[in-house]
Amino acid sequence: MTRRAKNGLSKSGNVPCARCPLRKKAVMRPFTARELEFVEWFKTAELVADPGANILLEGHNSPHLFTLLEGWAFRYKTLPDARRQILSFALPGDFLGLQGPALKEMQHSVEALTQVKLCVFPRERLLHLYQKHPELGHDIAWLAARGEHMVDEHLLSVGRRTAAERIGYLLLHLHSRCRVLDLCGHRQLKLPLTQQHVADALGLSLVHTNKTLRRLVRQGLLTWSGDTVELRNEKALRELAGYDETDGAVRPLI
Amino acid sequence: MTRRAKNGLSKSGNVPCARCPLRKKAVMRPFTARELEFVEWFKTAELVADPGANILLEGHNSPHLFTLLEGWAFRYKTLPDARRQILSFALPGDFLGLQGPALKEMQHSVEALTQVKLCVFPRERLLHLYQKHPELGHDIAWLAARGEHMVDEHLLSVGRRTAAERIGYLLLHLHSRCRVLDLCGHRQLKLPLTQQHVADALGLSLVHTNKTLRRLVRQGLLTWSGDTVELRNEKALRELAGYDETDGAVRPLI
DNA sequence: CGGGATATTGAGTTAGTTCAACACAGGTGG
DNA sequence: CCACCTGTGTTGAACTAACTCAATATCCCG
Repeated sequence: MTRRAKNGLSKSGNVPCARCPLRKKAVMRPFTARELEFVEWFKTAELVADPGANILLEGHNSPHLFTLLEGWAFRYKTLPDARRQILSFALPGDFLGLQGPALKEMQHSVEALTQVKLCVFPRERLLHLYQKHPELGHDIAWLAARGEHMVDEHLLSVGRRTAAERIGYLLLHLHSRCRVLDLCGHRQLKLPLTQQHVADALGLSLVHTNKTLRRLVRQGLLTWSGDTVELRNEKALRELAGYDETDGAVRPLI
Repeated sequence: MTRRAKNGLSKSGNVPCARCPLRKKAVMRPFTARELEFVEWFKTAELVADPGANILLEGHNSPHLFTLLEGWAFRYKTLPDARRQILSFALPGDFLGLQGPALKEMQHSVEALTQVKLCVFPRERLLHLYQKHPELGHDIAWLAARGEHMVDEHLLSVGRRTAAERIGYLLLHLHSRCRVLDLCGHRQLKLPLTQQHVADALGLSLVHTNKTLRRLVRQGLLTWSGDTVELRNEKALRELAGYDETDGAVRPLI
């Protein structure tokens, strides 16, 4: 039933939206039966991608929108000489590809960090969504606004925080988002990131990221072994990063 | 008819949307008569703010959404110790305050750079908009996606471009946006910005911004006297900045 | 004329960079 | 089973882009 292609993408049978594992999460807005039925129709496929696979590619034109159902991904842009900036991380419940319709082609790429499962929505049914389900239209605007808010906060980090503050902020941010999705413990967090990803997200070099990280560990603020991070002194981290706690919240669209 | 309060904000009589000066611009999507009538109702007031006035304030709760009708403004965030990051500049046609509904309170502030005229929309009529005018709902999502795209591009600058590249990019970006609005000449541009604004937008110090700017002038790429910038070698600037030209486009909502 | 905001420039410091070497793990093929 | 490779992490050393501090110039405004 499931094919796997060399590009790391494959299609598999649909999970019915009524039994969508994401909808059970406390953070999600409840759907009416009518909305549920619509979304069932709106979703035309499911896509599974391996780590490293490109879900969307800058400069290309995708006829699809996605909701990330399982796994981690990240949005990024590159400069002509291959400098890379990670714009944001996508977690379950995040909507991908919305910027596409605005401008003719995608203005950023999206790559899977883990194996990833996505709900696929054809872009041309979007107008139908707006027409028949205004509340869902509102949800889309909500998701877009939330996306911009996360990038805003990230830009504040990269523009005005020091390396240590940036790392602190990023970890608190990801921890908070995972928490509301029940994807991690109280102080523990499994991150499918290399230090290169962290560096590219924070606008730092790999070496300096490593050294700063080691320093934070030496100071007892956190541990990071393998793919597991433990926030050993969350209070101090918050203070360091000037962290406000407004992340986390998710809403539809599944 | 027009009152001016000490906070720099004042209300004045409405300009009818049918005669909205912005709607004439080539970049705007045409409205149907029915949409026009709705927007007339959606818009409940007009607001004039002086340079330096706060249109929206981080941590506060505004019951209003705005469209910038005339003038310049900027969105920004600050850290507890007053470091400031400018997130984006708002030009006529830009929508402000959308992030508000998503999270309880505003996550960033907006300040007027010049005297500014705004259309005021009550937030609670937004649902009505989605319900009765799906196309306008789509426009709002479009504007939100465009907003995120601009911040994405800005984040790439601050994270991965050098100081000179950042300045080049910012000027090309603003020039391009002003061009489509007929607010500047082919190579000339009136910027109501101090170098402090530029520094805060680009994540640089004031001194370094000045020195880099001087260097670009010395190299003949541009001039900047008073509030007027001239791009003397646009090609070289584009090359320097790795500039792609995807800005500019505006759409409603007026 | 004086005061506040802005711009400019020099001098010294530092946070972050690049280069380079090495350690370690997992995976593959002989 | 070992030899080897590739991706990742760690650390030291040298360098530099960008920073802070400080002084001066300029302009506008009351």
